[in-house]
Amino acid sequence: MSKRIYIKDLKNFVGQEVLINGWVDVRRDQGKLVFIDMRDMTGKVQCVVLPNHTEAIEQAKEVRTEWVLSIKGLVNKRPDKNIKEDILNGDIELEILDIEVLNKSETIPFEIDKDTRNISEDVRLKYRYVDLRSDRMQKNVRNRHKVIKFIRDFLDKEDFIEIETPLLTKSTPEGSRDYVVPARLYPGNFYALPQSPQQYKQLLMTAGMEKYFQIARCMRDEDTRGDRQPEFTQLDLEMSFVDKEDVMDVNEKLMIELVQKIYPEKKIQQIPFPRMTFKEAMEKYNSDKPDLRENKEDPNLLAFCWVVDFPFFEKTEEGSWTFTHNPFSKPKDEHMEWLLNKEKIEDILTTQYDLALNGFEIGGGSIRNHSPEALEKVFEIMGHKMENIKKNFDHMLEAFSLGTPPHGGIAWGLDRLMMVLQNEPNIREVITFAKTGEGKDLMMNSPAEISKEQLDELNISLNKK
RNA sequence: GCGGUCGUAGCUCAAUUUGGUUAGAGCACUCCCCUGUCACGGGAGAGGCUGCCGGUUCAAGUCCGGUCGACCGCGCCA
Repeated sequence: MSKRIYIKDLKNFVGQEVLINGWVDVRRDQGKLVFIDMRDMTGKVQCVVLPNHTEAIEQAKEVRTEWVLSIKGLVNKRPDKNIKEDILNGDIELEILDIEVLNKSETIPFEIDKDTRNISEDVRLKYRYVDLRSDRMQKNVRNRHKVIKFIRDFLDKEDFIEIETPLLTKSTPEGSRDYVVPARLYPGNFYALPQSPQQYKQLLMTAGMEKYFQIARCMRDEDTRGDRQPEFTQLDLEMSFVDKEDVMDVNEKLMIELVQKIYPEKKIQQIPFPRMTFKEAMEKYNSDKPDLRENKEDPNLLAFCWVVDFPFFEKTEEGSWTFTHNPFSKPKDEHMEWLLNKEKIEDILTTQYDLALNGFEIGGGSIRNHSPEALEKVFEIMGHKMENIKKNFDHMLEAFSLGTPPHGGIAWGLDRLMMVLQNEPNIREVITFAKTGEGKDLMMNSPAEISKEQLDELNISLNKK
């Protein structure tokens, strides 16, 4: 097989015989003349069989939409009257000499040349591999790669290193509901999948890594929304020896450069990003993630906004205290005294900073509470008895007593960011294999029952429904 | 867990206010015609358990109850 040429590069091969591989996008059979629009990951091109190639005509009449072909052909300049200015390869076409069918395709379950967002989503999710062939979904996936690549390169230059943290970890009582995994070797015991790498990344600061990041998958067993999935991706980062301004600065710079580099058509409404307190945001916009866009119809307008000075604690329905954002956050310096004395609890503000974009919360972080005494107070206020603190957070308190530097960080919701950048109405459009609102994968048919043998091996017996 | 919207051909939809002949259309699909199309065009054809179960009625896609599923939102989501 000779070397395959990408469709986007065909313009460099005018007058030459080449080989292209791809899918049949559209076929137009005109009897003596057959046109086949071919598509690969780089673009599309019109291929034509001329009447004098009798064998190729027969082959071309056989092929159908979405068949996978390898075509040998001659790259020709189009006659002037047939030039299409506005499309890729509108000035050339491939004269087909020979077609090899690499794979046939049954009629696809829905057409991908129109906006597939108009197709029932359960059908799209069942045949996701077909849906992903559409131009729009290809762009969403490929731009997501570009964004992640940019983030990795940017943070690498800023001396961050990417570190993986465990997926099989431990359930903690606070926070979201955990997905759990039975531990075969320890009947009755379970791992939990991480809701975020929060504790690990803080312990990496104890470990002297100083600047960490991770494109981290997180799992939360809660009901979904248009901007929430059971598993999602965070850009998680943490830095040592920093204050709030340091973390916000590097993230703001990253976000601005990312938009300018990868989305040059987009305009950031205000630089530096405006900041407001939680109190202001609630009073003026009745939201802790205000949409500050001056023109909400403009698809290329990005209005970032930092929200700061959140209350540390709030009352639960039962009347006890719980944290609003993150139990590991440090209170503002001037409120540390209140925390240590457990007084004026409702007035304690945290170092928490959230980043809002066009009305979505796309990031949140804080300076952490690296003093074991102060962290103990947080748990005491929330009513954890000393034994429970010891049991669940002993490793954190111990680490903080063994030389943990002051540190802070942030986590971005990467899916939400991509949703906004790609002008998509929900998060599923930027997640390749998304789940339904009921947490099902319609393509894989998960979740699913497991065999009696598997259950036995895990020492699990099921209650009757 | 709760509320709302929806479910008719492979896909997108129609079948009206008020239950009434054989459930229609566009796209896709199959076959035929077509030498410059590019969402080609023209002709013919096939394709339906109206999500599922039950009820009301002489008669149900249509009304009622239940159920399943998708989406949106609330609760929930450090």
